[in-house]
Amino acid sequence: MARPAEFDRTKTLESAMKLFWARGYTATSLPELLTAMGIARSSFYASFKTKRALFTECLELFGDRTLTILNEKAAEVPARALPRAFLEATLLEMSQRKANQGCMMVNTVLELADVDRELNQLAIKKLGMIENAFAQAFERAQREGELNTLRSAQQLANLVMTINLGLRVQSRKTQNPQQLKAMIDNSLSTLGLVA
Amino acid sequence: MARPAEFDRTKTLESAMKLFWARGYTATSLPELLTAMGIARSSFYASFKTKRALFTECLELFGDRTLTILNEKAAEVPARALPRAFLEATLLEMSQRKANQGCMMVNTVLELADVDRELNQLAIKKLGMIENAFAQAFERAQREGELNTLRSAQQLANLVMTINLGLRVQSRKTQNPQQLKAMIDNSLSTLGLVA
DNA sequence: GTTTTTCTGTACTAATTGGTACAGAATGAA
DNA sequence: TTCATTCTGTACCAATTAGTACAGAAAAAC
Repeated sequence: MARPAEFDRTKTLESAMKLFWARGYTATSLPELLTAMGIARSSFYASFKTKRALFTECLELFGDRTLTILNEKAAEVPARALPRAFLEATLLEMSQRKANQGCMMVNTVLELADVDRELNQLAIKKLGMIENAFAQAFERAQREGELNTLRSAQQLANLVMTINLGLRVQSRKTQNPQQLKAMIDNSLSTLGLVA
Repeated sequence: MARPAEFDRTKTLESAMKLFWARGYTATSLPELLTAMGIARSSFYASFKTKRALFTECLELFGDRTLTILNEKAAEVPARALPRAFLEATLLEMSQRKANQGCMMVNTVLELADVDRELNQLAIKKLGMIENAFAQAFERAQREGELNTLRSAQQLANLVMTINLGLRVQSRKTQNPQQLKAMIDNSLSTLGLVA
């Protein structure tokens, strides 16, 4: 009968994600969200239950998107080149503004660790999925003899994650893309010695 | 004439720092602070101007204390052993509760980067002082021939910081101490190849 | 044009936010 | 005891918080 046209839910979710990503959960107010999403208060509560529920949706979206990038790169390059491919894709091949926002999961872990256990656990789970994807890529490469076995695939993946996490923090305090590039090279050349 | 006895300002500041460290700036409310500090509202505003001013004091305190630990270790051990000494002192030789709170400067950078530029800059400055202390130790060791010069002292210090920052995030993702110890070893053995 | 649904906009709520004002108790030196 | 001072406790403020209620405009299928 009438008006099935909901507003573009995906697009508004995307806008919300960008804002949460930049400002975190607590510091983002509802009026700010509504302005960014371009919808009315009532529509918001009709479509996204609560602010907290919206945040989990955004976190899921961000995590899945990150994982997609990683999987795409894993299909394109050999495992030994995966860390660099991933870091450059997410830290350099992006608007500087986005790169400076770091990783939403990392931001969330540090903001909510002692504030909201459930949201924190979700962020940790998503980070775990990234680490697992690295581990799987390394494991296969080791089985196929394309990667040395000085370290287990799991250890290697954990090491890559530590560097990755460190660079996310660096990216949040450094405005300069060249410096960031230098830091990536600096870390990866070290990693190259064991991988 | 009368009652010079102020409450122990240092002790209340310490309590406030612990709370901010665990829960961040925005999520810590004034009533929470007052309870933790054990003082009345009026005393609070008389002694510490505003919540924001208190936070900067806490951040300064935390930064200075961290720098002190680093300098003490730098006087005790050779430069090549400094990263391990620092990481173990701040991540392992502590109550697990404290270790899980990560580093207050790092937490602040991620929480306030796009929220409060001034507080963010203070945290960045304090992190810079840590990095400088590492760089100075490495520089002297290189001059005295106790450290190879494959990388500049500055590069080395930056690399140590990236790993340090990464481990702070790891420590905030509820980990048992053994896992954390393994991660430290994992990162440092890699670093050992270039330092 | 009628009907059915989705949206907007405004007006609320109750609770909480950081910050101020002030009366009076506690304190200790003169 | 007197008196200056530092506390505590309570009452307040205006602004903001997340969330609810509802009237009515917009839109599309019939």
